Amino acid sequence: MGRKLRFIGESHHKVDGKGRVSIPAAFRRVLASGDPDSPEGGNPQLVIVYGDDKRNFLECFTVSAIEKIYDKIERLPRANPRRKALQRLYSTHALSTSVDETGRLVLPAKLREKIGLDEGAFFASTGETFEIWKPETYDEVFGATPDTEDDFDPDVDASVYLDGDEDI
Amino acid sequence: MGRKLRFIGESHHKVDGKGRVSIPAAFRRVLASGDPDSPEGGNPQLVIVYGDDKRNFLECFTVSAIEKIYDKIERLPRANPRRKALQRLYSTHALSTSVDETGRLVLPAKLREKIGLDEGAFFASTGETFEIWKPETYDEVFGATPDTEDDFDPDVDASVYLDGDEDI
DNA sequence: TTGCTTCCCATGAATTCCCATGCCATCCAT
DNA sequence: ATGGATGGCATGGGAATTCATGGGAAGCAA
Repeated sequence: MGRKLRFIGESHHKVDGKGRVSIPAAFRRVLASGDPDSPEGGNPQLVIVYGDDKRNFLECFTVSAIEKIYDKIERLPRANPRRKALQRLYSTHALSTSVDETGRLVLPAKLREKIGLDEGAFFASTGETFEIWKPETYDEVFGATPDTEDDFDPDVDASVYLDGDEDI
Repeated sequence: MGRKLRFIGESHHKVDGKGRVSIPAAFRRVLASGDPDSPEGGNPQLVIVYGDDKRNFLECFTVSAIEKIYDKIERLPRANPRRKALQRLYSTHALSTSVDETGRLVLPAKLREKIGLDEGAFFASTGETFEIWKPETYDEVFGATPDTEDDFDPDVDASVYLDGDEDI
C-alpha cells in the first residue's frame, strides 16, 4: 500500500441552499486513502474542526490524521490544561461526518454561519489537512501583506525558508 | 535502484488547445525513477508548484523530491509563520498530477494564464527540479543582464562559483 | 403542517482516455 | 554507402468518463 497521500492544491466551489459543497475530486481520493474503513469507493469519513471564535475557517482531517492527533492528546496527563484545551479544539469543536454519494460535504447551518459562508467556498490544502474558507475572508487574511514579524518576511519567496539548518 | 537521477537539459515544446505539453523524454525517465509507486512504465506522478504572483514559472518536482520537502515542513511547529508560508507555496499553490499515456502533461487553464503560456513552453532543468516557462519570459529574465547584485556577477562564467568555500 | 435533512436522479461542461499521424535518428541488409 | 525498415518521440482529434451542480421526492422532527 502506497505512502501517505497529502492534500495538494486549491479550488473554489459553490455552496447551495442546502449547505452542500463539492469536495475537490483530488481531495476525495486523499480522504478515501486516509480512511482505513472506507469500503473501496464507499463514502470516506472525515473530521471537520471548526474551533472557537478565533478561527474563521474549517479544518478538515482524514481519519488517520485525526487519530494521530487524538493519540498524542491522550498521552498527556489528564489534568494538564493543554490537554483540556486540545480536547476542546479537536473533539468538542469538531464534527465527524462523511462524503456523500456525489462527492459532496454537507455543512450544517451552524458551521456556515460561523465562518460566514454563503455563495461559495474556497478550499486550500496544507498537506496534512485542507481548509474551507469564505473566499473574502481568505483574501483578507492572505491577500494583503500581513504585519511583518521579526524573522519572517512575507514578501520573499517562501522557498528560502527551506534552507537554513540541516540537510534537505 | 541506482542513485538519484537528475534533470539535465532544456527544450521547447508546443502547448495545444487542451493545455497538453509533451515532457522532454529524458525528464520522463527522471520522473519515473523518482516515483516509488510508478508501476514500471506506468505514468509517474509529479507535483507542479506555481506559487503566488511573485513567481512567473512552474516548478516541477518528482514524488520523492517533494516528499522530502513535506517532511521538512512537517517537522516545523504548526504555528510557525515559516511553516505556514511553506505550506502555502508547496501545498496550496501547487498541483499534483501525472504524466499521461503519451508522455504529456496537462496544464489547466489557470496555470497557463498565470505564467502567460500560449503557443509554446520552455523547459529548463535545475537538477532536482525542472521549470516550465513562457519562452519570452525566460528570455527576459535570463537574456538581458540582470541588475548586478553585490557578490554576483552575471557576466562571468558561472563555473567560477564552484570554487570558494567548502567541498562540492 | 413547516422546516430540515437524506437520498436519488439529471445534465452540461471539463477532463481523461484512446487511437492516429508525421518526423527523425538509428539499425540492417543488400 | 544506400534504401528501407524500426522504434522512440512530439502532436492532433474525437470519444468516453468524471465532475460540479441543480432539483425533487422521501423521511424526520418540532
